[in-house]
Amino acid sequence: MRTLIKHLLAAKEPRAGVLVQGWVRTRRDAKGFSFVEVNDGSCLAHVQVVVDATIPGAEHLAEVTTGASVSVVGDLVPSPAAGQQWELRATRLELVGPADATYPLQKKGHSLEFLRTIAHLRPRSNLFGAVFRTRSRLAHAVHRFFQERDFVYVHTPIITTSDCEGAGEMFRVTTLRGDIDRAPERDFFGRRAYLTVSGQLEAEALACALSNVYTFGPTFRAENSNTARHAAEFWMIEPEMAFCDLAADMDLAETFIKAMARAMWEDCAEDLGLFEKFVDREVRRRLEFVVERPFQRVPYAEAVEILQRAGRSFEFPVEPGAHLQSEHERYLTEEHFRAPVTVFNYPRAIKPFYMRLNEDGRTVAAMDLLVPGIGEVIGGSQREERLDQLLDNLRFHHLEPADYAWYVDLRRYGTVPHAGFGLGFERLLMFLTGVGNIRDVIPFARTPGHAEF
RNA sequence: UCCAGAGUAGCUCAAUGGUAGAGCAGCCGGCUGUUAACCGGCGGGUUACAGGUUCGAGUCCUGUCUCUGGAGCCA
Repeated sequence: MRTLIKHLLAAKEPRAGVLVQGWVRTRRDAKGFSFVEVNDGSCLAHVQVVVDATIPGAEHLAEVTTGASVSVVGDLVPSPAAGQQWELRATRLELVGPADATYPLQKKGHSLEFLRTIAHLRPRSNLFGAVFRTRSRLAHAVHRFFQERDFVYVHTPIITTSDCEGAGEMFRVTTLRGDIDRAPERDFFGRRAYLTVSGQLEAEALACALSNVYTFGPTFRAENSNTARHAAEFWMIEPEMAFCDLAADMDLAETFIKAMARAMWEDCAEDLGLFEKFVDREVRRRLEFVVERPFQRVPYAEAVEILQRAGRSFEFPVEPGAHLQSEHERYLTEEHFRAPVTVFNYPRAIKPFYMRLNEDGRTVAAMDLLVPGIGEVIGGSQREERLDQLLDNLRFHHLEPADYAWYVDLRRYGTVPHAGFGLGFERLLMFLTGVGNIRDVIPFARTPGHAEF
């Protein structure tokens, strides 16, 4: 039976007759035998396989090159040389699949740009193996966080017919041919359909029945955004809580970020070492910062005053009532507070219709959680639960109430105060690993002009 | 979409307007319980594409394409 290398290297004592299967990273030949480094993706480390030229299968050693797949039976023994605790003394070698000289991954380092052009092979590099293992473990940590707190994992639709969620350009889904706008009633769903840009509205419906829920699934934006932080297809995490106000929402967001930083620390220790060494020397310090520093909270109006008093010129001037620019957000968290900051109570006009109007009639119960190095990682709000006020909000934003009939219904029948937030899983990964480009935390990224894999 | 920068060997990069080079990878040989092994040799190019200036263009100009960084939109 196959033993994964992560388990093999954690062995406390020698083991005879183990089976290792994986991909060759490099081979070094010596007189009468060879060293073959094998990696199976179970961990960052390779196992050094010592292949004597006389064992069965050794006649194929010339083809055991970087990239080839092999199956090795051997004995795990202490390594007599420095560099590794254990090595596998092979008794039988099988070349499963050769990789000829055209195999594009070399032993030396490659640029991230080049690796993106071979997205199907880059998981075999140290960096991308580490990124995708981390992605898996953090996805698990997300579920663990909410499940431990009795949140119900809900699956909101990927295909939606509501084209007015206000979260960005949408991808059209259709089975029509030719002019798809001529007779949308003849389309598959009897109307225009799109890929979802957010599961929030549906999550609110489920929260108003199951109390605390969360979504964690794919989301799509057809924006022509060409930046290191945007993808057309990404995964979003959206908790929604009934009988909950903005303060409790902010509490949860801060607890969540701290928990994710701790999960990175505890569950991804080996890969974190690689990120720290080759990707971002500050990444470990940033995790400490998030886990240990108390989070700050500041109302939007006060944040604007802080920025105006900052005594420095921003590329974009600070305008009361306008969106905070990324440089403003980063100043607040990195320089002024030197801590993660939650900004709340934003002007009504710059936030969506579903956010709850505050008593002042000018601001809404919205919050953004800002962290150093990234800026906003979480955006959330208390939702408008008052029927009349929600209808007023729709009018205020020039939206048609009829388009939101079922959503408005939630306020008509047993409405409750409720709140939630959303965050992009990939942005979280970028923050926790230090990887600077969203295209490098997604195995096969979709960005404008790119879906070739 | 806007602004800036960059496209040279399979990869990473050099090359005052004057004969396109190195390291790595590959191939051949050597050495060695090796550690992104090491040593010697060999092959490897329509300098992104199209036009222009010039005696002469990888280098200067124009256009196109692609990529990267920043911005906007946002998560």
